Amino acid sequence: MSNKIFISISKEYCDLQQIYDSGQCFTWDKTEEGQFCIRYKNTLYYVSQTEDGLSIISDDEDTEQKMIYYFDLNTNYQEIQKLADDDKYLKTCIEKSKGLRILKQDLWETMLCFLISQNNNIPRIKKSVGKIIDLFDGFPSPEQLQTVEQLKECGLGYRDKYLIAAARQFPSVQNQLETGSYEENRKTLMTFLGIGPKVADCICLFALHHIDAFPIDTHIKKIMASEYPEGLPEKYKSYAGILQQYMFYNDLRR
DNA sequence: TTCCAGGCGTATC
DNA sequence: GATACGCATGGA
Repeated sequence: MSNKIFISISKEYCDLQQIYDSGQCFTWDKTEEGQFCIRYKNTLYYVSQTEDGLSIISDDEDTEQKMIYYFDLNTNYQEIQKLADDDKYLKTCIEKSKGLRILKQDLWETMLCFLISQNNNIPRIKKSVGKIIDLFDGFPSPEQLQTVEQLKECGLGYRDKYLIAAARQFPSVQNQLETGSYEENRKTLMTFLGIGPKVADCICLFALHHIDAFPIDTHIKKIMASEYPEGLPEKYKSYAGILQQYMFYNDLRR
């Protein structure tokens, strides 16, 4: 661990604890000192937060650029939050989660995590992903994943076969996914065994950064029924993924 | 014991 | 296209 860098960003606009609790990343660990250990493309970044920035230690020589990208620090979330100024419900959500950001996570790693997420809960998803990382000393490459037997100890239940099938299919569509539009990528992802509309949208949002993707899970379904029975307002559509995350976080915290 | 979790595949109509 | 049902697992 050689490199130590500092990125200046107010905690108000990038809150690691909020992101940690937001259900978009399942591989962060938190140390007793409150430091976050972040795994991105199988490299570890130890991140400490102060009121005015992030101190990051890693052996990656390109830590600063990678973390600016990963945390999407060139996007102005305050501007997007203003969209909700006349929306009492969403405004209340945002007040409690201003520091959330949509991470730009690794595509393959994110696919594995969200294949596991279906009909599952966040602590159990984290546990299963952690077991995979222990077993393979990091996320396995598609080539390393061959049989369901390899995953038996990871507590995946019936989802183990989805990961194996994905490992076989992924290399043939990786390029296409990294350059495609939201609509194209959503369709492509849904050809994978175990990926339906919701998981496809999570991958589109949390890895491919299609911020108009709007994953509808049990929480969001409930929120839509009670807060937006007429559907999501049109002005939200281009940023639906980000706004969805404020609602989801707020519902989780209750 | 039953219910639930960042749902999806399959069968059936 | 819509709806009903089963599904591994573990915590509440």
